[in-house]
This record gives sequence, C-alpha cells and structure tokens, in this order.
Amino acid sequence: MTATAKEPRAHQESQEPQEPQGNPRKRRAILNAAGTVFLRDGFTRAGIDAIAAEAKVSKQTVYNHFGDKERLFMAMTDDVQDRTVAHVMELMDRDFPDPSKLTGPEDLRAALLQLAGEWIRVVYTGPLVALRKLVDAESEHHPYLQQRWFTNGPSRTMPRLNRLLSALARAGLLDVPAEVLDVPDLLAYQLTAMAGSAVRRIEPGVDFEAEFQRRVAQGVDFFLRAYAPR
Amino acid sequence: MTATAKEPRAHQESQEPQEPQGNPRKRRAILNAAGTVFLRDGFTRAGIDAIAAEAKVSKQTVYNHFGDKERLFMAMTDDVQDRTVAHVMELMDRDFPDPSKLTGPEDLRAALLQLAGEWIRVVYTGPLVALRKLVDAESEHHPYLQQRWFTNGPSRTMPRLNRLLSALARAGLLDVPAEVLDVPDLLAYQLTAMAGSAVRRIEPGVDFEAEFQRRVAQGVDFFLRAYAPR
DNA sequence: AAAAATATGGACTCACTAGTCCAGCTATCG
DNA sequence: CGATAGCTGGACTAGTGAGTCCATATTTTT
Repeated sequence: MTATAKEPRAHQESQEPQEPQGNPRKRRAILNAAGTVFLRDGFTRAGIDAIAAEAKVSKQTVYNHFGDKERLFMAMTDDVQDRTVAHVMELMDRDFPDPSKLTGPEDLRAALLQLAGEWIRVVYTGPLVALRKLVDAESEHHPYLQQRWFTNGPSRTMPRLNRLLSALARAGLLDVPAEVLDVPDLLAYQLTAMAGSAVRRIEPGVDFEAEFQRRVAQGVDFFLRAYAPR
Repeated sequence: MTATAKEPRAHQESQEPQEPQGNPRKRRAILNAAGTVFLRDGFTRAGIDAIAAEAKVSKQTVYNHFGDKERLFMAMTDDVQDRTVAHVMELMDRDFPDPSKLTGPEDLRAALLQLAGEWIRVVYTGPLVALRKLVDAESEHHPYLQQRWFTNGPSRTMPRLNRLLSALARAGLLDVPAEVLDVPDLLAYQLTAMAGSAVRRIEPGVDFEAEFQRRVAQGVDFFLRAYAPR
C-alpha cells in the first residue's frame, strides 16, 4: 500500500517528476520484461502477470513501481527510445566524416552508405519497429503517445542528421536547392526515406544482408543523383 | 445452427471458396459495420456485439456469415482494399496522360503532381492508413495477414504505376538508369515514398490542404531533380 | 400456402485480465 | 539489532468478450 497512484496524473503536458521509488534493479528488470512482453503480445493482449513473471518479480511490485499498465507502457517506450536515440547519436559522431576531409565523390558516397545503412539498421530492424507499430496502433486510444514518440525520438535525431547533411551542402559537396534547405528536416527525411526502401518486404529465402545493402545503396544513389553537384 | 464453421479452415493458402451464404444486404451491412468498429477500436478491443449493433443485425447473424472474428476481420480488410485498389486504378486511367501528348517538362511535372497527389491522398488519408496500422499491429499474431495485404493491395497497384513511369522513361521524358528500371517497382516506390513525406506529421493549426500540396510538390521535385533529362 | 432458409435476441459458458488487499518475508541502513 | 521500506504470493473483485444454444419470428423459395 505504498503507491496506489497518488499523483493526479500529469500526462498531457510533460515530465512527471517520477521520483525513483523502489529498488532500481527491479525497476530495470520490469522495464526489460515489459519490453519483451509488450512487443511480443501487443498492448491489450499483454498481461501484467506475464510481465511480472518474465521479470521474476511479484505483480504487486510492478504496480508499486509503475502505477498502472498504461504508465508502464509509456515508461518502457521512453526507455527503448532513449537507448535508441543514444545509439543513433553515437553512430553519427562515429561514422560521419569531417566534410573538409572528404576528397572526392566516392568518399562521399561511401560515407553516406555507411551512415544511412547503420541508421536504417538501428531504426528499422530490431525492436524499435515493433514498438513503433504498437504506439501507432494505440495512438488512436492514447493520442498523446504519438506526440510523445516524436518529441522523444525523431525530434532529437532528425535535426542532427539534417545539420550534418546541410554542412555537406555548405561545403559544396552536395548541390541542394534553397527551398529544400529551408524546410526543417526535409533533407534528412529524403535520405532516410529512400534508404528506407530497405525495409520493404524482403522475400523469405533471399539473403537478407546482401539484399539490405543493395537497397540502401539504391537509396543513397537516388539521393546523390538528385543532389550531387556536376 | 446453419454454419458453425464446417470447413476445416483454408487460410494459409489462397481463396476460400466461401459460397455467399445468407442475405447479401446483411453481409454488406456487417462488412461496413466491421470497418467502422475495427478501425475505431482496433482488433482486440472491437467487440462482435458492437459490430452487430452497428450493423443492426443480431450477433448470431454475424457468426452465420463470417464464422469468427478473425475471418470477419480478413473479409473486411479484403473488402476495403479491393475498393481502394479499384479507386487507385481508375485514378491512373484518368490522370495519367499519354506520354506522346506531353509537350514539355512543365506538362510532365503537372501530370506527376496530379497523379502523386491523388495517389497519396487515397492511400494515406482516409480509412486505409488506419487499416494498415491494424494489419501491421496484428501481423505479429497472424503472420499471413501481411502477405495477404501485399498480395491484395500494393502488388496490384505498384506494378501498374511502375509501368506508367517506365513508359515515360522509354519516351525520353525521364532519364532513368537501367539499374533502377531493372528492379521491380523501384521507380514507383521512389515516387510515392517521396511524395509520402506529405504524410509526416502535419502540425495542428497549419492549413492541412495547403501543406499537403506543398509536400507532394517537394516530393515530385526531388524525383524530377534526380530523373529529369538535361 | 407450405417448406426451407435465415434472422432474432437473450441467456449461458468459459476464459481471461486489471487492479486490490493482505499477511508474512527479506533486505537495508541507521 | 531492530526498524522500515520494499518484496512476495496468493486470494479476491469486478468486468469483459468470444463463441454457443435455442425457441421464436421473418423472409425467400418452391
């Protein structure tokens, strides 16, 4: 009878203070279990009992930590997104070369290939796709989920990628019209959406890795065909 | 006690014979109601009782016609898709000009704008998006749903659009490299994915229609920037 | 007009789930 | 060491939803 939902709920707006009550190790275990079970079964079908079992924790503990199913779902979503965003950010630091160091168009292509490939891999294979589907499916019933998703994810990564690509344009390595540069995140969207064709159904039986690379390359080449200076 | 699921179920493979038992008007009413309720509430939350009520039909009648919830869902999905595909096909007939009649690049741009705009409007606003989300969300649990979706929808429309675009390339109005032409549906995908940026979250408060048009134009211009001959 | 097929509505079974309550157990920390 | 916060497991409430059954009514076909 510790925390039977004291706060009057502060969803809509922003960050619930959420003092980290209880043992953090249990909290982690529950969060992970929630990830597993929600992603496997979907929001409605997933049972708190199943999550508690998966986390090797009693049901009451789940309620002590997270209050109710919906808040548990949100906490799990935030958690997965935070870790993914960190991953993607690191990726951009690591794989994106200093524009001034690129010697020729082949270098540029290689860099984009590397970056777009890793980006797509992280964002579109792995648990994030499934999670996105869930959020999408639930968003009809919990509209703020959508907004939260964007605020928490794409709104953090896309401007970053867009800045990197704009820098290439400024350095003369890409020839991008001003109308495009002026629209927030558009350039980043164009690159990732194209490379995202990598996500279209890959026939079973086909070598996934090879096909994946091929499609990322198609996307990057389309992007370059539009914006490579000549 | 007419049809308590006699057939041993023939999902996985192809078309259930499904002789149209019962009154077709009731069948239509149920299908429409199923559309409304499933799309509003999602698969799990939607109740057969609610659907029956919406269709002004008794619960038993629903079961007589469709056997169970899952088959009802599939029948509804097929129905919506069939009607959408018909719509899109008609659109292509209507809006896509004879390549030989196009006099200049401005004509081409206008034609693509028209076609892509209508296409995106039909496919990405309206009930189909919501349905797609549902199928996506359920596909974890009923894997054949995905395949059925593609077979029934994109597999019918994309090759058609691709053929139209290829014709433009053949007529010299677009300059598309052979590697692209050789990949099935790639060209069509590139156009629609680009114009599909129109679907990215439009801020509430912004004039939807204007913003929509602007984005479709961005997509088409990107496409043309890559493939317009010079 | 009789026979056959369908539709109705309401009662019923069965399974399942969110969330609560509680009495006893365990780890932690002053 | 003893108090306290957190954890456990299981029993319990209250609600919901799929699918069935059936006696009665309505519609369609012959």
